[in-house]
Amino acid sequence: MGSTSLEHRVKELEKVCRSRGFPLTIQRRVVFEAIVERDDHPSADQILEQIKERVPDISRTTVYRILDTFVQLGLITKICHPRSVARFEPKTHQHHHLVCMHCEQIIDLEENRLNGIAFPDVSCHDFQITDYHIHFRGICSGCRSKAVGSELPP
Amino acid sequence: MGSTSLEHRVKELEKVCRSRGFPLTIQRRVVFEAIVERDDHPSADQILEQIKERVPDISRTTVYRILDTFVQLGLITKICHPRSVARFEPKTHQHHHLVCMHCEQIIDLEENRLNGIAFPDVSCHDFQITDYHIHFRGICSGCRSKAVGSELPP
DNA sequence: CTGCCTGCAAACGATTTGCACCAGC
DNA sequence: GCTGGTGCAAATCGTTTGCAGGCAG
Repeated sequence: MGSTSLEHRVKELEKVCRSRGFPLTIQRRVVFEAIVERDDHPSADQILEQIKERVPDISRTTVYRILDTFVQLGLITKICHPRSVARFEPKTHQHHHLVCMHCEQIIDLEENRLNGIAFPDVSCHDFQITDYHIHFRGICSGCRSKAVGSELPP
Repeated sequence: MGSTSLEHRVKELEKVCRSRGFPLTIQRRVVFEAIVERDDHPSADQILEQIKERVPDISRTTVYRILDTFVQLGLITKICHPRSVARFEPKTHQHHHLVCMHCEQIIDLEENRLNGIAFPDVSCHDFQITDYHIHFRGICSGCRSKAVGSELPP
């Protein structure tokens, strides 16, 4: 892993922007590199903090706008769950998540066995399923070790 | 279904409140009945609209606070996903969701086959899984029929 | 050149908070 | 009666929008 993957993803950004007629600005490139570089699920503000060193004049608005554009382009995914702000992740292939119910941390889970589940029969809803994603809820190691046992009903 | 189930759920509310020392106020009872009565996934404001007829003086703040309390008590679940406000559902047993990527509609999916998936081995993350929930993304019948085909990258 | 993109500041909408009053137990 | 709940209004916070100037193609 490392720069090879990063370069590859940046090439993808260039290709997608060009083919869709989206100008490839400095800001878009920097935001993209920032999110691809990390392996967690940063919020818009975390991305902003991360790139401020490189592009001090970038505005928070621009980061929000760019992330939104990337989601529309299918380059990144937006994740949202209760008690936390929107977060983004660079992965677009199928994978799943472990979500800590205490600290809201999200951990990626890559397990092929989980990718082969047959779509349920939803003909009665006339709904067309495209893909799926499993949310495993639980408690992460950090929160478990400092758990006091005064929350979380069964 | 019907009033029997409703009464049963209200009994559950009474029991839980009593056992945890939470006063059972009129407002809590009305909000709870409102959410149990419907079979969709209302937002806080939709609940407010629904109960304003019965309790005209109830404040929006109270509805938010009560819904939050119910979530903590494990009586309801909070659902959140990109591009929409927080929504709540009265079901607490395991089930899954069909989520329309266009209109953000959420449809419940009850299929036992999906409830027996073995938890993945997450020992390397030292994460303790409690339960899981599958998100099937796709397009609902309404949005599909009026689809124009200018969105949604592959 | 020309149009989309960016930065700024202000608007926005959902949710939260401080405080005085009121209701369950 | 005491404790926590409620209603109101104002604050907060993430996010979006309007507009003037700037840069990629």
